[in-house]
Amino acid sequence: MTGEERQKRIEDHLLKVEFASLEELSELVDTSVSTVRRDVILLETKGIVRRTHGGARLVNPKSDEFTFNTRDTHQLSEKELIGRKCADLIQPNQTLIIDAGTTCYHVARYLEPKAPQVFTNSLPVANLFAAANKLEVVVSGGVIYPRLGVLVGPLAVEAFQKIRADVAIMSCGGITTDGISNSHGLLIDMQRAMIHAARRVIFCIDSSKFGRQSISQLCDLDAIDMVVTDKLVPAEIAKALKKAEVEVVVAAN
Amino acid sequence: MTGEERQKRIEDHLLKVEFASLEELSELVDTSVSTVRRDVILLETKGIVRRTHGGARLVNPKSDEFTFNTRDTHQLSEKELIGRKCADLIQPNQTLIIDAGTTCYHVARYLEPKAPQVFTNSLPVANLFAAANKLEVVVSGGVIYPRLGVLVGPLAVEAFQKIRADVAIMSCGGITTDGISNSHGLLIDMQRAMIHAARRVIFCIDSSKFGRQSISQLCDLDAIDMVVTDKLVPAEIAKALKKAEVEVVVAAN
DNA sequence: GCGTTTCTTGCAATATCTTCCAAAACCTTC
DNA sequence: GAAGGTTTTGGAAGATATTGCAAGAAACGC
Repeated sequence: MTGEERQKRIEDHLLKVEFASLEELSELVDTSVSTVRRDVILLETKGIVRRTHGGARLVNPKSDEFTFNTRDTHQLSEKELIGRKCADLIQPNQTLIIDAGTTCYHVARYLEPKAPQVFTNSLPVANLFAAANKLEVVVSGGVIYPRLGVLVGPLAVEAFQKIRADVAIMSCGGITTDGISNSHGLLIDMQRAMIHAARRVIFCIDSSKFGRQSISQLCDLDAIDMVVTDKLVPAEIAKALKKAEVEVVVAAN
Repeated sequence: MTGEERQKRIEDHLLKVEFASLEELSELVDTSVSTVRRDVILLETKGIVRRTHGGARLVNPKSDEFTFNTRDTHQLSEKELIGRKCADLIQPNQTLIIDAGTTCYHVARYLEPKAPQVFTNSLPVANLFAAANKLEVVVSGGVIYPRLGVLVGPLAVEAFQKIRADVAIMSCGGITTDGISNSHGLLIDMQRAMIHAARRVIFCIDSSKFGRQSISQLCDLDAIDMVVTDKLVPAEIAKALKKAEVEVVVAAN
C-alpha cells in the first residue's frame, strides 16, 4: 500500500467516525504508529484533519447543514498552497475582509489560528466558521448569487462601505498589465467597496489567471498591495507589478 | 478514546440532558471522575458549559428553538408537520421573511413550489436555497451567532428595517397568555424588526413551547396574526389568542 | 454544627509526542 | 540488473502531556 493510499483510507475512516486514536488508525492501515503519526501530520498540513493528543479528528465534521458544495477541484492543490501561504502572512487578531471564490475559501480554512475578526460576503466561508464557533464572523447581507454562494447587490455593497479592515483577501478572474478584472459585473461594485474598506489589499491569484482578461475591469495594479500566487509571474506582468509597487509572494511546497 | 473525543461526547450528552453529574459523565465516557472534572473545566474555559457543584450544565440550553442541528430529532416529526402546513398557507409569489430556528427551517424546505421571494437571517435557510438556484433569496447581514447559524446584531436589524414583506414566518422559545418570549436577547431586536417589516406575522410553535416563558419578552399576542402548531393549544392560551384575534392552525397528519 | 459529598492540589504512573537513527524500500542511472 | 542515492519506515530515548489517586480544604444538606 502506498503512502497516499494509506492517507486516503485514514481520511475516509475519519469521515465516518470523526475521531480516531493513532493506535486504531495504525491497525486500520496495518502499519506502525510512527507512520500513521506522520500521515496525520501530513493530513493536518493539508487542513483535512486536526491532530489531538492521542489521535486525530476531522476538521470539518459538523453536521451537513453548514457544508457547502466546494465542488471546484480545478487546480485544487495550487489553491491550497496559496491559501496556506496567504494565511501565513496574516498577523494575529487582525480584521479581515474575505472575498468569495474558492481560492479565498482555502485561505479561510487556515485562518483559525490567527484569531482574526472576519468580514465576508461568501456563504461557504461563513459556513466554515459558523460550525467552528471560534471566531467572530460578520456576514454582509445581500442577494445570493446562486451556485457560487456569494452575496451581492446594494445591501452587500453598503455593508462594506460601513466598515474598515486591516486586510482584504481577494480573488479575481484575471490579471494583466492593465490591472485586475472579474467576470461578474455584480461582483465588481462589491469588490471595489472591499478594496476601499481595507488598509491593505492582497489578491490570491493562481497561475491560470495570468494574462487573462475577464469581462469587467476591477482596478489598476496600483490599487493593490500584494499578490500571492503559485508560480512565477510572467516577466511582463511582473514588471508592471513592480512598477505599481505590488509585493509578489510565490507559494511553494 | 482521545481526550477531545471524550469532551465532544460530554458536550453531546449535555446537549441532550442539559445537566449531568460528574459521576454520570465519568460512566458515560468510562474514565475516572478526575478526568471528567478536568474535561469539564476545559469545556468551561471554552464557554460551552458551566460548572456547578457536583456536575456541569450547558451554557445555552438546548430547550430553546434556536439550537440548530438537524441531527437533533427533538420533536422532529412535529416540526416537519408544522413546516408543511405553514408552507401550505403561503400564496404563490409572496415575499417572505424567514426567521432562524429549526421549525422555520422546516417551513423553508416546503416553500420552493410557491416561488416566494425570501428574506432571511438564517444561514441554514440560505444554504438550503443557495444550492437549489431556484428562488431569489436575500440574506440579512450580521454577526454569526455561533452554532445556531443566525445572523444577529445591528447590521441584521438595519437590514430588516429597510424592507417590507408580505409574511414573516417566525419561531420562538415560548408562548404564554402574556405573549411570546425568546431566550437570546440578541434575537429579540431582530425579531421585532422582522415583525415590524411584515404585513402578516405567522408564528410556528410546536406544542412543547406552550406555557413556557423564556428569558426575554418579545411581543404581546396582539402583535401576531397566526399561530401554526401541532397540537391543540391549552384552553387558557387559546382564549388569550382568540381575544387577540390570532388565528390558530393545527397541523395534523 | 456535623457528617457527607465534592473540590483542589500535588504526585506518581502511564501514555503519547518529538527527535533522531538505522534498516528497508524505492528510484535513478548506467 | 547492479550501484548509488533518496525516501519511507519502524523503533528507541528523552521530553511532555494525561490520567488516576489521595489528602486536605471547601461546599452542601440537614
